[in-house]
Amino acid sequence: MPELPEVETVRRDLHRLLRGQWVKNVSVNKEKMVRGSTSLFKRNLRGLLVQGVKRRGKLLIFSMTDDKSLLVHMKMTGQMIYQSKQTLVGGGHGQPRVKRDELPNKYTHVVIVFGDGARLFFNDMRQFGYMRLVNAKQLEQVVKRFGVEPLSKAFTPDKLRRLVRGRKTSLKNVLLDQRGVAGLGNIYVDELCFLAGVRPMRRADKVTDREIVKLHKAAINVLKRAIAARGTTFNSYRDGLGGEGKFVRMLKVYGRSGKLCVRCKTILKRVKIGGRGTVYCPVCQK
DNA sequence: ACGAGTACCTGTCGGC
DNA sequence: TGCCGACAGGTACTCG
Ligand SMILES: [Zn+2]
Repeated sequence: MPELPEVETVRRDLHRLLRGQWVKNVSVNKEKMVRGSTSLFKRNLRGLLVQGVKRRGKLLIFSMTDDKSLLVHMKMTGQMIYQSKQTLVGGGHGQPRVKRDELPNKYTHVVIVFGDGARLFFNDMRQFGYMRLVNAKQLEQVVKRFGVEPLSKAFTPDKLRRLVRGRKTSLKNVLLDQRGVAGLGNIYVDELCFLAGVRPMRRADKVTDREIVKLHKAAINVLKRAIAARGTTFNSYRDGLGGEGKFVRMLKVYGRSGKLCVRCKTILKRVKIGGRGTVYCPVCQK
């Protein structure tokens, strides 16, 4: 589910809402969603203050006091949803006008309660995600495995050129590899390949310098616009307040196989690359 | 070292 | 209706 724009949207929401809050209580309904000992996790997290919320690639990082960090990966269907103590959107006279989604629900695996009574729900239908509490040294070990942040100055056409050099796998596989560029996923790789006019199944080391420049520009462009739209809600993605992202309206190829190309009206094709569904325009992309 | 394939879960959708 | 297979935003592992 969440790729860089979605995780960044959640990060911004939660940073604003949780900075300065302290953890009053932690409940874990499904132990496998917490890496390591659940009892240690609860005991060590309780009492810490949230100093800020950061992100590396698709990994959410809550910077806590005591040199600890709470790592959260939402994988495909994870959600991190905040609710203040007074949560009902009221009609003003008892009954809430809008029936909001009830939390916790059957996919809520961890609930963190803060000092002011606000709650943070970690939901994950497919249970691929995880939470992990680490110290400074462990954080460094985790973070150093990620490649360049695509919205940082370090991400240049030259950097991308070096990443495809000598790679016999597909361009798509290189772009999805988090050790190279951190944060791209299936949606935005398909989208940026369309914007750049390059087929994602092309052998990475056969992509030309001109195309590299276009891919680099398209990556930055699509990620920035997706963040501005608060991400893509295709199915389960929700922002830090349970709201939906609006970028699905802007998608040119992802989820549109069999439909007409927005640029040339050709029928979009679907193939599999590295086990991932992939959509492209056979005319606009070379 | 690299690249390909599979496992981890639960749900939805389309075909018969 | 029901059953069955394919598919879903991501990694982490194994094998050759
Ligand atoms: Zn086209």
